[in-house]
Parts: sequence; C-alpha cells; structure tokens
Amino acid sequence: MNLTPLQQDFVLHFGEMGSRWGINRTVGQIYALLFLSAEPLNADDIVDRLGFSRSNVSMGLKELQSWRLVRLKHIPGDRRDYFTTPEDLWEIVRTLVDERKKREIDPTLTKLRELQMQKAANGADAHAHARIAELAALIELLTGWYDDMNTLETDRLVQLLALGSRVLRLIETAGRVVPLPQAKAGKGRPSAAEPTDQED
Amino acid sequence: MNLTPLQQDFVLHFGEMGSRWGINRTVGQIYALLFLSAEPLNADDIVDRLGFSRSNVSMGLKELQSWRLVRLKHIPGDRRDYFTTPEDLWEIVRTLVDERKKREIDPTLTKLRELQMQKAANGADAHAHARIAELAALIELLTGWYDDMNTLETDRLVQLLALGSRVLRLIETAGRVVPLPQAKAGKGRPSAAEPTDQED
DNA sequence: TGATGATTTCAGAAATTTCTGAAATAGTCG
DNA sequence: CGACTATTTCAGAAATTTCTGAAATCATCA
Repeated sequence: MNLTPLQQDFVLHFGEMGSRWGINRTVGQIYALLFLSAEPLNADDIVDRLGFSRSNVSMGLKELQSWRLVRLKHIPGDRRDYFTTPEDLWEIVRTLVDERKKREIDPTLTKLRELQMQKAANGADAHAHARIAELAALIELLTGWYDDMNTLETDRLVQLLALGSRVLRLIETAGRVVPLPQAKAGKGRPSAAEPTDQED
Repeated sequence: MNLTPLQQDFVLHFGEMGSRWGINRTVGQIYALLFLSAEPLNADDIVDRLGFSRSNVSMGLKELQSWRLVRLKHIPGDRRDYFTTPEDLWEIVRTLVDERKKREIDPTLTKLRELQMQKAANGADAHAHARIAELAALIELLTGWYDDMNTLETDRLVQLLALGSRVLRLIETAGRVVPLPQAKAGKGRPSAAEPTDQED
C-alpha cells in the first residue's frame, strides 16, 4: 500500500464497514480511496495503492458505477479512465439513499401491494392482511416523505434538518394563523383524530 | 411448509430481501412469519412451518433478539419460549433504525473523529482531512436530526412526515412572527461548484 | 489494417457465510 | 436427585460470495 497513515486508516475502516452495509470489502476500500483522493485515479493507481488484482478493481468500479457513486473523467492525452467521487457530499448521500430505496424498499412495496390485491374470498388470513396493509401504509408514508424532501434544494434541506423537532413549535405558531391540514396516519393507533394545535 | 399462500408469498419475499439488507434468508423468513402470525410461535412451530433445522431456528431467533426485534412470551403451563413481533409497527421501525445506526453509523463517526484528531504536523493530507471533516459534519447533522425526531411521540412524528416539505411554507409563515434561528450547514458546498467534464 | 494498450469477462480457486446433526447444557417437575 | 424436555453450542458440510489470472474484447492510433 502506497498510502499515508490517515488514508490507510480510513480505507481499512470503510473496508470493514462495507460488509455491514451491503457492499464488500474491496468496493468499500476503493470508494474510500477515491473519496479522499484530491485528484482522479485510474484502475492501475487503485491496484497499486490497495493491492487487489486488476480484475477485482475492474469489477469493483463497475459495481460503484452501477450505484452511480463514481464519476468517470478523462485526462487529455491519456486513454485510461479516471474515477472520482462527486465533490458535493450531499449528492453522494442523495444517490446512496435513492439507490438503496430502489433496491431495498421499492420491490417490497410492490410485493405488498400485490399481496393486498389477492384478498382471500373468505375472511381467512384476516390478521395477516391487516398487518400487510399496515406495513404498506407505513412504507408509503416514509417513502412519500422522502420523495418530497428530496425535491428540496440542499440549503433548504440542511436548514430543516438543523431545526429538527423545533419545526413543531414553529408550525404551531403558524397554525394560529393558517389552518393546518390533517395528517393521515398509516393506520396509526386509533388515538389521534383531534386538533393539531395541542400543546405537550 | 404449513402456510397459506399469502403467508408463503410474504415469507419468501422477506427471505429474498433479507440478503439485500444485512440479514440472511433464514432470519428474514422467521421474522416475516412472526410478523404475520396472529399468535406467538415457539421454535418448533417455526421449524414446522419453514422447514429449517432446529438449530438454525435457534440461531435465527438469537439473532433477532440481539436486534431487539422480537418479544419473548410465556404461555402458562407451557415451558417453551414463544415469540412475537411488537404489535406497534412504529416500535419495530424505531428499533430497526436505532440498531442499524448503532452498528453501521456510530462506529464510523467514532473513527472519523479519531482521524480528525491525528492532525498531521505538516500540512500534508490537507484534502483528505477536509473531506473527513466534511463527512463527519454531515453525519453529525443527520444523526442529530434523527435523535431529535426520535424523541417525538409517534402521532407527532406521523404528522410531520405527512406534511413533508410543506413544513417549509408553514415555517416561513411563522418566520414573519418569530425570527428563525439560522441553520448551520455541514460545510455544505456553495451548491453549484465548477462544471465537470464527466460523461455517462 | 495491424499494433498497442486499456478494460472486461469468466471459469475456477479461495474465502466466507450459512446450515445441520449431534452432543452438551440448562431448566423443571415429581 | 433423576427423568424429562427445551435450548444452545459447535465442528464440519454445504452453499454462497469474493477474488484471481488468463483470455477475450474493445478502442485508438499509425
């Protein structure tokens, strides 16, 4: 390895963590290396620094490209492909969440809707059907929220995140001026059907 | 398998998806089965319905317990352990996110802080240090937001999620009455940086 | 077109994870 | 205590995933 101690430490950590996420060690290390690197790297650079086989690096880069997490660059007069991560960290986060949602959530939501269709003719499976409906509603609420937040500009998003639960107080203030729309819960506990401007 | 078609379809799907999440097929199927089941099941019930070996079910249940995703119940006059999932779906979601945060995010945040400490005496690794600081700030923003939201009651949380980005409009309304605190961004890039000569 | 070099593919090797049956352990009751 | 049942542990088998080197493909340039 041809890395500074800082780089090495970071890269090894991401290799380890990679397996807790759905990605393998190689891919994690390649991404970590690219993430820290000030300038684009080509596949052989990565081979030199991480010591994986050329083909493994090739596959790792392909995997990262399928996640849309790396950018391909070209250096004039050099035929090789160079890779970087996006400069903007928020772009990385958005891509990561989008892809994970697409791979890990959307198929399940599709399946749940499909299962909801096959309503048993008799009243069998009542409990299972109820549970599935509840789960589908909850996932729809969460993904709907995410899709909505994802339309915001980063600056706005960061403002909102930094506010955290304090938004509630502000909303209540606003609620005294503008009437609030009623939240439609995901079959959420028969408790709340009352006015929104309650205090705690 | 001693399952209705609905159960079977659901259980098999969760087995498949399990591997996209960090959990294996067995554990996914066991959880799916418990999730749909109207009454608690013991280990042998699970063996009967899913056809795994007894020891595999034992390990799967242990794994689910380590995630705090199942509840242990006892039936009077029966020595065996019975398992259920929490009735309240939101409790499941909260536990899931908490555990994933603990296993997948927190160790990285710790590592990043540690790396930030070892500031190189000379100005070496400047870019890497900058990138690490940026990443740490972003993760802190996100986990801070999460911890904050997690203190809310479910009803409140659902209201907020259902509102989505419309909170912004309400906040602006409030902002005309109460001055808003300024959000402190995670070193968040002045949005559109320089153009990149990337390709697809 | 052919030479050169970059990149990908792919079959099998290596490593890792999952799963099983058998044995060990733990707990309860008479 | 001893018989009985429930549960866990664990070494090795089976399955899956990752990794490699060799060969094939692709692209560029003279």
